[in-house]
Amino acid sequence: MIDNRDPAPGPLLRTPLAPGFFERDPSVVAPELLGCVLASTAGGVLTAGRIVETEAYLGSADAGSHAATRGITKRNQVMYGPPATAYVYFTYGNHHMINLVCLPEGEAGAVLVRALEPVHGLDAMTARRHGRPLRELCNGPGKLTQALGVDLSDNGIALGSGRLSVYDGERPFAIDVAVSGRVGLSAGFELELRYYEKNSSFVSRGRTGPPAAKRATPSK
DNA sequence: GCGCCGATTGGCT
DNA sequence: GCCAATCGGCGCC
Repeated sequence: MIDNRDPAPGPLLRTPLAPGFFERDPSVVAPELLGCVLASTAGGVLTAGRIVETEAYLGSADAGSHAATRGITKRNQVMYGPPATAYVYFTYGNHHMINLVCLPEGEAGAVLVRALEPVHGLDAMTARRHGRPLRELCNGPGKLTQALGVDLSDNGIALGSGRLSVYDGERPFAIDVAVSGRVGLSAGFELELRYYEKNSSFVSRGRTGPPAAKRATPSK
């Protein structure tokens, strides 16, 4: 097995993805992003990881998307903007999620990056993640943004600007791609738009399918 | 203006 | 496996 955790930026950070890569449907882009490398220079430190799990979020036809019914709002406007842009939002009072905007400007769509295999800047990631073990540095959407130092100040940042970049992956090496429902949704969970590297131990743990049944709430 | 709830996580049973 | 934490966005009065 290849050790991707180079002490210095190596071949994995060689070729940035062309903007045209993102100018397509999120359901096409999401599986192709597996094996590519997401890199951040937050805080002047280079941190990067191989993408091992993604989810596609579509436009108004997708009940699980932030672009489902509301139209353009202050939060989701970046989803409607130019492709190859980071859409970062804050949720659950604690966590940031990073999406990569797809489709031409004016059409809403994005790919949520859900998990990375750390490949560079492990010390910085470990410090930001309070000493957690390697496997738990980036195995979830809120964890990887913390490890990469990504927050709301990255919302709307163009990929390749120096702050955030996505590099071509290990192709021609084949990646075993698995598909499932998306994690954590209360609507749109029936769509199979989650893609992950089947053998990777760095994918998130997370609930797919309908929300767990709620106990009856005492009325009064 | 008010209240509910989330594209989650981490700690505890 | 279950559940609290935590706060901005969004729906609705």
